[in-house]
Amino acid sequence: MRQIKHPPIDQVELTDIMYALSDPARIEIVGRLAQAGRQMTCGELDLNRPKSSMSHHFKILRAAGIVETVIDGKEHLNSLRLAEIEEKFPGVLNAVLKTICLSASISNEQ
Amino acid sequence: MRQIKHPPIDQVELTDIMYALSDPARIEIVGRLAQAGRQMTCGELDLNRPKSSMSHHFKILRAAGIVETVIDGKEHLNSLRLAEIEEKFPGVLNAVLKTICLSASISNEQ
DNA sequence: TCCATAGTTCGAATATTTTGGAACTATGGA
DNA sequence: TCCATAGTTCCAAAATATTCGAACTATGGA
Repeated sequence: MRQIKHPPIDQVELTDIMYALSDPARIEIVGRLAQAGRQMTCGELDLNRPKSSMSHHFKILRAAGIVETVIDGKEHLNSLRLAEIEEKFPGVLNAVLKTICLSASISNEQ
Repeated sequence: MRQIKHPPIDQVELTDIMYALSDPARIEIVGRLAQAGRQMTCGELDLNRPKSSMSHHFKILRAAGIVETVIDGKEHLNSLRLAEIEEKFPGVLNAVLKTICLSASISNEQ
């Protein structure tokens, strides 16, 4: 496993995104990433659940095109695919982020 | 059964909304209501599925605070709770509606 | 009053998700 | 080379969701 695969944004469906964001654990991961505004490891984003459960949630966030993970040594660095999602589904993720963390600093606000 | 009960908007969670919109059938119902811009009966919103299946989807949309249903004679008139959702989760539903039906005419656009 | 219409509720079958332990992979450091 | 760390994958159990037929409720019209 060299790098983790992510779906091209154009094959992500809106329902995938809605589904990924319908779970409190996943919403929290996304909120924390947005608030941090930087890459974070899975460890930093830990929610007191077993690693296999966390891994499952990251997998769904990746499949929904929301989170991008790059391998760096023995850590996995996660970030939000903000720009791509904004282009394909304008306003959707931004509005969600505003709701879950008012302090989220997203570049392209209206 | 006199009138159908709906949750007050302040006890609707964002995850409820995301969940409700993670199903293609439900997204379609919402999109059609938005596009029509008027109340529609369940019959009009039929998606070629058994009535009990449709009823299930309407129930979830109501529980998520997205759809409001009032009984009128033997019909149930459905509409979107646009203003309430916009107030509680600004931009979220509007952005989704823009994605699923570009022609949706929502009042408070940015 | 009887019937058709419009939907809901119930219940069971099926399908999908979630959870978490255990085993695995990859990396970096001692 | 050996070990600890960071995650993933695999698997099975438990929980949730979906589907849809059948029975039910309410209304309005004949």
